[in-house]
Amino acid sequence: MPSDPAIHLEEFLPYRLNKLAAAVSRDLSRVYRERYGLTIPEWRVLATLGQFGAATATAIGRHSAMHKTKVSRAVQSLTDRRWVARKADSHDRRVEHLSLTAAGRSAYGRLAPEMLDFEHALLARLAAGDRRALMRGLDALEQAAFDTMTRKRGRT
Amino acid sequence: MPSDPAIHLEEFLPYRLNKLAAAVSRDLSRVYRERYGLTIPEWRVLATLGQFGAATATAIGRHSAMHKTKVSRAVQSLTDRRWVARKADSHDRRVEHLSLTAAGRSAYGRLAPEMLDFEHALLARLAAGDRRALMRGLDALEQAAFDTMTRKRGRT
DNA sequence: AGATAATCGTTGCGTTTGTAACTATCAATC
DNA sequence: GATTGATAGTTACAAACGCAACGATTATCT
Repeated sequence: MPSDPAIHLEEFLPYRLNKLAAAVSRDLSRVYRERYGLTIPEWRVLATLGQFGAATATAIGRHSAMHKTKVSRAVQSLTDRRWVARKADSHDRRVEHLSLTAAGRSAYGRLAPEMLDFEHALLARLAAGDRRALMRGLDALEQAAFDTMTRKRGRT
Repeated sequence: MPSDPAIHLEEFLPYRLNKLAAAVSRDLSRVYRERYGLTIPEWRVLATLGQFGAATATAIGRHSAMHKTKVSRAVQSLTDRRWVARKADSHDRRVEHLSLTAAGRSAYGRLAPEMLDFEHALLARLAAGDRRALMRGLDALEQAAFDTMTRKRGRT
């Protein structure tokens, strides 16, 4: 006897997003964890640098929605691995510019296609119309969610 | 100089899902954290029991995609609070049936509408067509994701 | 200029998490 | 009906996490 007609979790948006994100992330992480021993934060740093070529730690954190200590530790372990290099900023000595080394680029070059394959395989299981609907819905939701938040508290 | 045309994270599905889920969860959790001091796992257990009236710990874990130790600890703290009661199964003494106490139902009765308000406020920021697209896309993605996974490894 | 505030990144520390091991119980097999 | 294997739930331990405080540097304000 449910206490109320209250919340039906399988239709409740936050619940659905969480479950989907967790499931997809978990399956995806198997690839880079088993093959390269990367953690999730490490993969995210690698992916961000792979896309942008170079970035500061705070920029990576802002872009990938990770806490700055998480970024700091992931960067530390990636520099230990010689996949990421630090370079000082000439104008602001607080800032460090991060970028991939040759080894880092090579690892990224091997990993990225596998990640994309995973995504494509997942999306290929949707009908074309459903896929379009998903993209349209996510675009709109991102707009709504991140707008709301910037309004409420200055930054994302 | 990006190493490759590789992955554009802002269009990469796992990345988008994670960022959205984290943002929505974080904003939502403010409500029950500030007002009742509930953690995320505690809220999830409460919500599951609120919807189903009663359930075992493993059922809660399976349904809400939480690790069983997480469930165990959340249940422990909710029983300490006298919001959740344990009852032995008559046929299988390994199993415990969990349900909300009167206090638990009352708390859930106050919280659930606020959670739904939050969801509605968020969705109200989408155009009707975008909202429909989102629902259609999520339905399809859930089907694809959870089908794939059950196929690969027996259970969700 | 000097004081105050803000920013970048790291680290100390308590909390939360998941893995693995464990207890207790039930199911299946021989 | 004893043994082996599976399942429900808890717990010990180590890893991962985030908050808060920090040192170093730059920006702002008077």
